[in-house]
Amino acid sequence: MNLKQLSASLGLSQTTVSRALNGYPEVREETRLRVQAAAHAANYSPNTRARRLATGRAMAIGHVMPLTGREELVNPIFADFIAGAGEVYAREGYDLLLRMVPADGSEAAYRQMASNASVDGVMVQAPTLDDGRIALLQELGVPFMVHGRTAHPERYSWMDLANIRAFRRATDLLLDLGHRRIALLNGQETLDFARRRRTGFEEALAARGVAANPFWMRSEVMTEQYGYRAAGEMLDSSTPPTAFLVSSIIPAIGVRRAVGERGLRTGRDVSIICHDDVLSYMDNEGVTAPEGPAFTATRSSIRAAGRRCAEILLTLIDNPSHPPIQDLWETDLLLGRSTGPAPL
Amino acid sequence: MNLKQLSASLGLSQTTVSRALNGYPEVREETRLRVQAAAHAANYSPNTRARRLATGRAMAIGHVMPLTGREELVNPIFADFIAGAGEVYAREGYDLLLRMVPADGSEAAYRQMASNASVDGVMVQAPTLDDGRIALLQELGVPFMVHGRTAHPERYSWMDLANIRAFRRATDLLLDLGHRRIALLNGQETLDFARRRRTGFEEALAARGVAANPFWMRSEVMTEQYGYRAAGEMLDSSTPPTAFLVSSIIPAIGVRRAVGERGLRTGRDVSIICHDDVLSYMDNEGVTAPEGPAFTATRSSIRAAGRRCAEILLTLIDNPSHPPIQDLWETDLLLGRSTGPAPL
DNA sequence: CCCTCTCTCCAAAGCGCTTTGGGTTACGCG
DNA sequence: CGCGTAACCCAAAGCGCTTTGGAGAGAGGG
Repeated sequence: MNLKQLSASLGLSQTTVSRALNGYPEVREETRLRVQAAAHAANYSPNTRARRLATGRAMAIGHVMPLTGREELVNPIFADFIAGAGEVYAREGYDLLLRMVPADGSEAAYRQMASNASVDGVMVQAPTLDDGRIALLQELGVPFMVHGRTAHPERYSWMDLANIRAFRRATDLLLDLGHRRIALLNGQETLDFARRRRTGFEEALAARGVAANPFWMRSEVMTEQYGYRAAGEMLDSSTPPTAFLVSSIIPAIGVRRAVGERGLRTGRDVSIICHDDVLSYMDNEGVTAPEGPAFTATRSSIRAAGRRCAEILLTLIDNPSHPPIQDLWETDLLLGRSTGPAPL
Repeated sequence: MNLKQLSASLGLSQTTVSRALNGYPEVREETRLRVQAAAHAANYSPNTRARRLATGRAMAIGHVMPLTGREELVNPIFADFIAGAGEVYAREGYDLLLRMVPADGSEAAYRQMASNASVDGVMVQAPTLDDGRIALLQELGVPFMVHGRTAHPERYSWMDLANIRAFRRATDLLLDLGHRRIALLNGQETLDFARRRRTGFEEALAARGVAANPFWMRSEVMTEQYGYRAAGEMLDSSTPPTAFLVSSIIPAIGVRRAVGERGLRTGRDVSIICHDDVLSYMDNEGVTAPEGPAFTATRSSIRAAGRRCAEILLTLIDNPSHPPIQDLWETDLLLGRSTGPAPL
């Protein structure tokens, strides 16, 4: 059933039927009801392809999911981010177009999405310090929203965590507990957020006159294994760290495993603070319980970030001349059972 | 730049330019090269919206991501599955349309995708025993592919693991190691795959005359917390299990945590076998290492499954009268460090 | 030399919707 | 009674592509 048939069956023009269904005022209320009833009865729903061509709007947002590293891993953090964004898109009638690309192919993907007009806007995630995608998208004139920032975050819209403050505060907490040998298991420091977290970490150490030890600082893709291996090596060294600051709950799980296998107790022998993105299946258990969460953590829901980013992007699409929207979120610092005073 | 402008600039008709670019034989090779060069120079790429309307093909596949449970969790397993499928779609020029829906809204989502012709086919994941989506899609006449099966998997295309055999074999291994008190931490048994796994588990026990204890059998959304809590409760009971069979590596991590917190050693005091979907950031570390993987596991890459499902779906789309394609995969049983002889 | 193919290319008709630019009717008002 | 103005509705023109049904020009065959 298409518009033509529907309008013929009603004895009305396509114009009128279209207007009736799309809520335009030029049609009598009585007619509108009649049309709606008929449309419903015939199970009519407009062909999106035709509608998109006619309106010039794709009613779709492009997301690009990079496959990271040699093994082309999929970051589970993206799943929750996308879920948050997807909720907003669904509510507003937009589709989410997802494209998987190898780490080096993302610019091409954005270029293509933009040039063949298959989306109304795109989401940029995990920018590097000097991310080429931003200049590209500005040049192409596509509305876009960045989750995270670059080193020069002036002329575009973004939403980011206050990463420096978050990690500075977390480091301060460890220092307050008496820890001096603190390891940083960071994400890839080509990414801006990781760089900022490191800055926060180093600032806090410097403020107390504690030297940062390069052996205790790592920067890798944030897998469980990474946490396990890195922590294992450090714990087996002659001067093991007494505390770990970890950039995600996933490698933190690996750290906990390494600690446990050595017969040490997390929160007593070794302290761990991680960043908690509030991942769906990796809940930092016991957040509301009296005993507190498993991990002491800087906390901010990646899903909420997805929602917020989507909302901003849709605002920009509706209003292309809107000035950049920039939103900086503070993180919570949650005290859990993974931290304690430094052992003597 | 659109077709009209491009063909005007070349002094050719739109027909010829279109044909030249799409590889039709009715155009002289010399002309084709000239057209391609001009298209490239002008950075022309056809408007997908127009192309889709003209061809009647959406060049897109619909995926529906259900948000499970009260908290609308996002299953990270979907991320890897989608990544696998997305690789294939990208290669074949298809877009991936992703829609997030609350657990009860998925039928509506499929109906809508199909009726407004915004996709050429849809992927169905995690079917229940008697999943209504299948009848719906058959009625709507949309090509679809099911990852998993229902209780009556005759008339449609699917790809699934041999779940009964996998869990039967895993249970046999535990029995061979002398375990008699074996717990099953299963996924939600409204889902077909979970039901089959339970069947495999029960069959193996029955074959050895071991009674299944309902207290040791759970069925829930497969979070880390679930594994932690369930294992904790069981371990604290008067007759704790000596082994756990767990439906995913994520709750298995929770089980390991519960074991560790009680001062017990995984693989010595308590054995764990889990199903390993080979999740990106949750690699069952050490698969190729001499010491073996961390978890003994039934193993099958969910990402490879995504690829396979996508390939089958595209085959069905290209050839609508193709008979159902059904593919059953065996799992590997990987011996790791999480299993050992039952303690006396 | 004429006829028939084959090669190339083109004009125009969709695809199914939205939207522009009227047209008609009914009504209120002077 | 005539005219202006809402209120409704319609025909037709796109949107930018693909595809159908030729048409013109050479080439080859008799």
